[in-house]
Amino acid sequence: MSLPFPPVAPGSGLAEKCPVRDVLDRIGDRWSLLVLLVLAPKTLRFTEVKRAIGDISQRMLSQTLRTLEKDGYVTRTVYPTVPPKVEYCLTELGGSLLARIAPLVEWANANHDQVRAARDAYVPPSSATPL
Amino acid sequence: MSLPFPPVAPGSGLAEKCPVRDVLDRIGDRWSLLVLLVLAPKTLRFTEVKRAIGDISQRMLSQTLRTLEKDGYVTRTVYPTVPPKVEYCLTELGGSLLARIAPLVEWANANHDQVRAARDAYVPPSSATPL
DNA sequence: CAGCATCCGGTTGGATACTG
DNA sequence: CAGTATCCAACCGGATGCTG
Repeated sequence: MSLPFPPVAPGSGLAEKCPVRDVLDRIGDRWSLLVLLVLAPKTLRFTEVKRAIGDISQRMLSQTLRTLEKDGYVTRTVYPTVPPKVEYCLTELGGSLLARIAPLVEWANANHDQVRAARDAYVPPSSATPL
Repeated sequence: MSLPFPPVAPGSGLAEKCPVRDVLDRIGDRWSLLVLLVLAPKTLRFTEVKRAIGDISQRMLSQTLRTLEKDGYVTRTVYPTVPPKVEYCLTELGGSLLARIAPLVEWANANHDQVRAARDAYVPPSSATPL
């Protein structure tokens, strides 16, 4: 087994201030990554993002976009027209984050079958070897 | 703005069968990534993993390791000794996944400050410009 | 040592209804 | 169109106590 990794901070309680955790806690929710992905090709309006994802509720999209904006991953531009028009666009920060996630996405696409196979093949420990 | 990304699957309802989501749903929880990280350098016993992380409960560690094992990211080896001894080790699949996460970890470490700064500088929309 | 079972509070996120 | 507010169910995860 290779160990493609620098040592994690030694000692105890590394979860709290760990930057990866802080980033992943946001990106790792149900929708953030997906929103970043659909925004990657081009700037989109609220409804366009919603349509692109399909099964996200208005509430969660709004909330997710707000958080992404807050963390500096997307910009929110309001045009004072009627009806209102709001555009969301990846920032450089968001783009650079997404670039690091790209390999992960490719990996997931390539290895998803293997993971699913592992899940299917899995037998829980101590089945008590019944009959 | 650059767009360092292939287009996401068009149409609707892409969340369900999206491999990235399926992978991230596991890795994105509170502990999975951390466990993978501490296992990266070397095989560890249950208690060693627990100590390495510090503030994970026995319940969550057990549960997390089980899921990681089920997905094929770690192996679980039981030595029929007394007291019992169980070792956890990254599989190749887990190692390759971790390799794709490495850039993300580095990014997080490098840009954490910027994200935090963005959060602090953020002002919610329509503050109603009070006084 | 390495867990599992139970309880139980906080958070996540969906459905719905309403607003500028 | 682009949200906000409210309600509510499901799930996550911590604390504790008990086993082989």
